[in-house]
Amino acid sequence: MKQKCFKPSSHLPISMSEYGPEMEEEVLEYWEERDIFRKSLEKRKDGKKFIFLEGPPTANGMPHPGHVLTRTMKDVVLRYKTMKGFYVERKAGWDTHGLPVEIEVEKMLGLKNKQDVEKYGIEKFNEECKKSVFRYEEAWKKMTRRVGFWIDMENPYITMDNNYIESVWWSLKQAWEKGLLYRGHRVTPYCPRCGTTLSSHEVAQGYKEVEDPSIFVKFKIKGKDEYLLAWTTTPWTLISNVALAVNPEEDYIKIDYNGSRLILAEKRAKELLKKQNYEIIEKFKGKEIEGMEYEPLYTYVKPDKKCWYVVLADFVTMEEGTGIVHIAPAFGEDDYEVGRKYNLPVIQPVDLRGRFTDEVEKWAGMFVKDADESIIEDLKKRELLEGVQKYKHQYPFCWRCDTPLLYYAIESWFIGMSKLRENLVKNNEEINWHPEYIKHGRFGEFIKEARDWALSRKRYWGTPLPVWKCEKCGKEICIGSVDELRSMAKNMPEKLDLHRPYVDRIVLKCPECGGDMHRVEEVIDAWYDSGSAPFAQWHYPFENEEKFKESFPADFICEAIDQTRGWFYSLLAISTLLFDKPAYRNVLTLGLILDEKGQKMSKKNRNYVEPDIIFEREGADALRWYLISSSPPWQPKRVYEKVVREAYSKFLLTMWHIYSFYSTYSSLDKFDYESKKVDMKKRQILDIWIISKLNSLIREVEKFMNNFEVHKAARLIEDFVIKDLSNWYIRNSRKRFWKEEENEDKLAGYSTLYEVITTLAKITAPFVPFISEKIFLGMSDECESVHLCDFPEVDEGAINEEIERKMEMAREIVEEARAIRARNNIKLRQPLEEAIVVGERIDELVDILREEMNVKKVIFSSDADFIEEVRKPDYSKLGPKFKENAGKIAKMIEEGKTGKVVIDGKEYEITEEDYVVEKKAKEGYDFSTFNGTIIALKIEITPELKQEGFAREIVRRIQEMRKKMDLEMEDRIITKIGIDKERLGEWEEYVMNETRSSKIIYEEPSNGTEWNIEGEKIKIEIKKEAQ
RNA sequence: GGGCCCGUAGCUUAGCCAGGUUGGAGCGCUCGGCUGAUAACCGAGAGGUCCGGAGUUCAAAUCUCCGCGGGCCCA
Repeated sequence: MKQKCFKPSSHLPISMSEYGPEMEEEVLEYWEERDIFRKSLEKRKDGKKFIFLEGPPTANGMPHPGHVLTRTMKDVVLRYKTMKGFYVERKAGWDTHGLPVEIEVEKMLGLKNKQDVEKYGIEKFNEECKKSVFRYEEAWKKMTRRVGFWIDMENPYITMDNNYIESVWWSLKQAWEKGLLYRGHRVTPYCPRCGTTLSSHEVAQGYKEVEDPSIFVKFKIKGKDEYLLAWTTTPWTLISNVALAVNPEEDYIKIDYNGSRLILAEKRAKELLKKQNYEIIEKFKGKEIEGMEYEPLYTYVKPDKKCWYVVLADFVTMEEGTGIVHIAPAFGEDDYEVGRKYNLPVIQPVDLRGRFTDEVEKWAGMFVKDADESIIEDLKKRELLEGVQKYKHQYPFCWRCDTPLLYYAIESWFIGMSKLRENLVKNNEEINWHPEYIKHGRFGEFIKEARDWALSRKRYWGTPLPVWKCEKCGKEICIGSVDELRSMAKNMPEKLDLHRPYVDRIVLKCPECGGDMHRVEEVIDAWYDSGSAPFAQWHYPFENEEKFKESFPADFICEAIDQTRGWFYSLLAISTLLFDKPAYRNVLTLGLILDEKGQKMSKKNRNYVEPDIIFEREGADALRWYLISSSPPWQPKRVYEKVVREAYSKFLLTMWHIYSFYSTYSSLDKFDYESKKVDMKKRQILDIWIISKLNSLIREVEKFMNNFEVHKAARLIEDFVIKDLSNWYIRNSRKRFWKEEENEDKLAGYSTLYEVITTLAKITAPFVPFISEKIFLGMSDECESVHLCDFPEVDEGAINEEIERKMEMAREIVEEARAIRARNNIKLRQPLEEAIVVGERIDELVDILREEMNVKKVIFSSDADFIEEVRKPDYSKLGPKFKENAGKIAKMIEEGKTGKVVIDGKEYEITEEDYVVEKKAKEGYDFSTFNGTIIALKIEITPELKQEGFAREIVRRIQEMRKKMDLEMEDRIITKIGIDKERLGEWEEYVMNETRSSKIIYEEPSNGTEWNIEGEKIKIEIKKEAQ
């Protein structure tokens, strides 16, 4: 049976090879066996609530690296908040409706269009959709578990559940009663071949550059021989023309050109009629000709309202055309809006296959785009054409069948969001956006100009729009609950499914005339489903009123940036509509995941990184750490194996080594923290320093986490682990732990390491939950899991900024000293006589300095007689003081001038603050400076020093041999060296101690290793001494 | 086509908001050193048109404008 390492305080020596991704599986099992996630919630039950709202994914596709990112980021924040004492409920959610699901199913069933779907049968089709949305549920659950995201997937909210739908219905009825749910026309991109409208992201896939005819058309002004000159790239829409739009604020002119009188924008005339002769007869603002009537081009369809006159519209630009835009409300969104404003008729002589209807005698049955040429011919014959050009532009095509899309007015249901613009803006002000710039940028701009929400879809798999219409009197009612439905139904089924086609079969009795009411055919936009999550997940208002009230608005949501106009918007829109409040207080938006080359990942491009492969080879912690620490959460991230591997070897392995170092030595010494703990007052400065750094770390991490700057928190942690703890504290403490006897200093070191590592494990727990758990449980039995612990509190009293600063200085001194050695070709192993530090005295660190620089003594001095001084201009002072003469003054300073100087007859004064003094070399010593401190080494090597250096070379070689022979640390050896005894001199005992040699024999070994020490060949042999 | 974000060494990035001497760091590379925790570490070196151009300023990676490239959202 495989041994688990979760026996608290087992103090088993840990070997290096033990750490790896497979260990994470053990941790997962441990969590599950002991139900740690549930316990972490239970423990905080009475704490202050931190409300999280999960953005529901759809499980009809495999999870990809982007989902790993959102799950990681959510988890970091939620684990952190939990450890800070908050009660953080985590209900999962599934988004189950919508066109993408239908398309998947259509593909699977080989259905090509709506006709096919209806032939196949809505009942069967929707059954397939229902199955499809959970096709990859297992894969999602597996990924979620593996990445370590703690969320309750046993009790998720599901947007297709009857209860969920009922809540959505309730909200729609609220809108209905406020008069904000209405029926209108909407111009949408429409594929005449597939017979369906397309959603915006489908349209976006199909833009192509094409060349269309663009024509200049003359519209005769009523009762005059004058013409309005308009421009269009879609001649076929001229059949449906009802108005001409001009920009109210721009200048228009009437000109004499080629014998006819034309009206067009002044700016456009200049552009279009460059180098041509024309005479300006009159000039006026656009708004002055509002209402001017003209003769229609075509009258196939008799309009039911007044039309064919000039209207005003701000969207008319001076960038192309004539500044006069032809308006056909049936075929353009802007056109439609203008039409509504002026109450213009909608002339729609095109059928759903994109062909002209019989009314349009001349082109009846012809596909509209194919009629363009013939219409142009017709206008030419009638002398109404002023010119034809080819025009290159982006035009959308159906991504499925490559047919050019038509913009088409279709009856649709809307929510009147444009009436709520001010409330949206007001509520947005109460949201903290991360990053901040989205609030007033991308998102703020969008809601400021919020359009009415086109809610309905003429589709099958979605929440049915709960509007019933009387076939007799035409009355429409909106149903807001199942009870209400039941009370009015003539044929309520026993088993209820609120989806199509079942709900369509329910007939209501008209409250006005008693006639039969049938449901309208539409379902609603799936974005409305997910935006209803705050209340619908609790089946509010039918149940859980308390639950809803205390969890609204949410404190925190977190999704990728592409949700700006998706979920982030639908949440705010619906909460504004219903409660006039934001649905969330903080939103963290995440950047997208890109591949190694910075390209968006897609299956099509085969640049897809399988999360499973990374989990297996590098592990979830490594992936999490990379995602968290590499860049701000909202920045796009490139993910590939190499960078994750780096996080693994650089950060995680270092953490593990720290743990294993402690574990190895403390278990050898049978150190027990509770009984052998050394009081702070008796510890040495290095211990006080690392404890201080640890507390500073806690303080800073908290600061960043509160602001959702997880990357900054992570980087600080990484710096602490690698730079402070591993590379400085442990490096400088090793010798303390080598001592065989138990002394206070050693125990102080163990005490410190114990405290630092257990605290560190708590700090890292939200970020890398697996390794943190493993380390924590290996050391402490304080909690059953590190995730049940409180996040460490800052001990302000332990923070000693002076010591931190001085240690920083010591480190810099040591680094400089090593650089000095390197350029003088003196090995670090070679002891030197003295180091002189000119600067602040740091006597308390003198032992560390001596050890790290390998010098006999360190002298602090104010007297730097081994250097000379040179002046360098301080440009930051010179600029403001001398302005344009700064350059000249700088040169003077370098030449050594001070005091009063004269430039161009004007007098200036150079003072001490205008330059900095730098130091230069002198004989016998070599030195370096940093921040005004000077560090010098005496580089002369005496014979005594030489001998000591030699002894250390020997020690080093013997140690390497011991290591190669896999000797235990406490094993003793007998050493044979091929040198004279005098070579080691008084250092013999030192060599014996360091290498645990019981004796040294000075004769040429028969076999053994030959070493090259400073060019000399020396043979050494060691043997393990018999016990 | 419009809006927003990003562009710093081969790679990952700090510095940019609040302009100031010679633009830092890690990985990788070369050389040297250290090592009985280490897959690590330390020193030196090579490697930068700070995306390009213009402007503001005594002074621009940093501020402004115009481009280019990438990404997202929208048409």
